[in-house]
Amino acid sequence: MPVAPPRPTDLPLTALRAFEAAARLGGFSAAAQELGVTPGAVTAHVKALEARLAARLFIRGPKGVELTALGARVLPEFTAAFDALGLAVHHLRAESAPKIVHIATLPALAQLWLSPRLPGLRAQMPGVEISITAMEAPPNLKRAPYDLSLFPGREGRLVAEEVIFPVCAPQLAARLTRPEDLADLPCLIDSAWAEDWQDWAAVAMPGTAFRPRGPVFSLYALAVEEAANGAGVLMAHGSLVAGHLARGQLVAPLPQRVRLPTALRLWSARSLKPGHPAERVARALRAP
Amino acid sequence: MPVAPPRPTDLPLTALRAFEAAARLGGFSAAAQELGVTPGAVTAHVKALEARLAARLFIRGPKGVELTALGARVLPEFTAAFDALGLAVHHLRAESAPKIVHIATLPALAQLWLSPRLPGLRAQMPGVEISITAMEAPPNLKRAPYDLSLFPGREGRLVAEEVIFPVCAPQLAARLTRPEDLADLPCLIDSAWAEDWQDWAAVAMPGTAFRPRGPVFSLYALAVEEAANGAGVLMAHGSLVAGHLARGQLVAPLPQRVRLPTALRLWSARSLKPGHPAERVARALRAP
DNA sequence: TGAAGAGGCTCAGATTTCCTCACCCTAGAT
DNA sequence: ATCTAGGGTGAGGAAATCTGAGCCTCTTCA
Repeated sequence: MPVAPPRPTDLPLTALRAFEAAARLGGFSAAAQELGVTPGAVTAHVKALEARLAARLFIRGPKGVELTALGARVLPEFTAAFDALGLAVHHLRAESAPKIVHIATLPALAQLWLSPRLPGLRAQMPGVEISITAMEAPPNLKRAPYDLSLFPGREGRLVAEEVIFPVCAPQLAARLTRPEDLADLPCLIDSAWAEDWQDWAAVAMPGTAFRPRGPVFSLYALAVEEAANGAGVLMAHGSLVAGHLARGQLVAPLPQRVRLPTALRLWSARSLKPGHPAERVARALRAP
Repeated sequence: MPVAPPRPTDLPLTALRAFEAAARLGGFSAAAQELGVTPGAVTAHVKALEARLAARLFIRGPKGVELTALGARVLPEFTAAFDALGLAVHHLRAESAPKIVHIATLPALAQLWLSPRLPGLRAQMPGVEISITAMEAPPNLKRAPYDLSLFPGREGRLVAEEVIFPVCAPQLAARLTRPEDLADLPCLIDSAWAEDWQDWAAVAMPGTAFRPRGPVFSLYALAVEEAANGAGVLMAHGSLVAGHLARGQLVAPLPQRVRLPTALRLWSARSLKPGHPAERVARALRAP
């Protein structure tokens, strides 16, 4: 006659993780995004946790949530614990498959920057598999299973400056000799980098109220293709159109180039051991 | 067009916990017990983990499992991480309900030792709720949600010595004047403490090959009741029959008493802050 | 030598947990 | 006033998780 409740159910790990993410990121939506679930799921987890503890962890406000004193007191401990767990998982992965390097990056960078460099990388380090995952925002490297993260930003090891300038198909170049000509040409806009046009115009056409008009793309690589097809002028990131420029598919008729405050940067969660495949990949990417 | 796999499923926390428990305890069955699930569930978790990592974590042997080099390398990190998590949960519980003290103990101790002391405890600290959970084996206090653990053992703060001696109903006492008389009387046996008879006989009847005969009980409290009913002789733990002896429901006809190497001991996971309810309960139990 | 037991594996089926979807609500911004 | 951002709800379904019974292997012990 064993004396044991059917399941001596401790606090559910998933709910704790949801709480930690929500508390650390300051919102349920942000947590949902990090965890890859819908906000409703986070709401439910936190609610379940609070119900079980019979105590509030967040104060619900109309413009978001805020930690209660209780929540704030315990958050650091949970963050540290989940960080340790994430690190342990990282090490487990690294030890069990030391020959695979996982890289997280933007879709545009994956296609236009990383992809052309892959053959060289593969040749340089045979036996090492390079896996690339595209995502819209940099992952939390302490949690998500990536070795390297390549994104525009201000932190991390510099890989390439971000220099932007207008490009178009060669047959369109004749119609684009001065910045003012842009008003008469369709401007291809990438939805994620919509501000590029303003950033460039602010420097290249100071004093002018320039508003680009043209089709919007959610995939930068698609915009590049359309530009090469002659659909209009694209605000190009230098490092992403180098191939098209070299092959003559695109040309840059205007001399004005603008350096963005962010640059293409690479970073990794843990300090990479020299000689480790991930470290070798990082080094190779930094010095192309 | 968000670029995200349906669920960027990281390693499942539950499976990691199963691995950690199995590795730390040296077996799937032991892990299953600690986690409160069947061994099959642990098997499945570990298998899933290994499949996903494409690496073995355990070497399966006929008499159990053994960690692989990989498993052994990562175990300490996981243990530390889950310990930290368990501690964080402990603190969360303590902060959110500081007035509840959870005690884990044996069923027999709960009924026969703790229960009589509860009214006094409650009177001594009004407003503090004392919750008692009975279980067969001491819980892992770093993981399970208990503040105090009361079990026979060699570690922890001494609460009471374990002294054993035969007892019976008063009407049976006349037939029990010498240890040898035990051969002619039914000996009530508690399945969990079956060795008590041997331990006592080894000291009280040296040289004799004594084997108790009689009904076996899985619940010590039941055996005590049966002894009081005159069903036979029970090998009593002194601190558990004090009440029955005082009320005359049981008597101890033989003078031989044996002190067990284990004693009733109390311990807690974290260092208790003076003034904290759990600490006050612990102090009260130690000095009755 | 052979029975019993410990420890683990497997598979089907059941249960619980977890998540999504669609919708509502609120307050501040446009 | 409408829009947007952030959160809450409840139904329904998908997926993770657990159980249970039976099998296997090796060891122990009688």
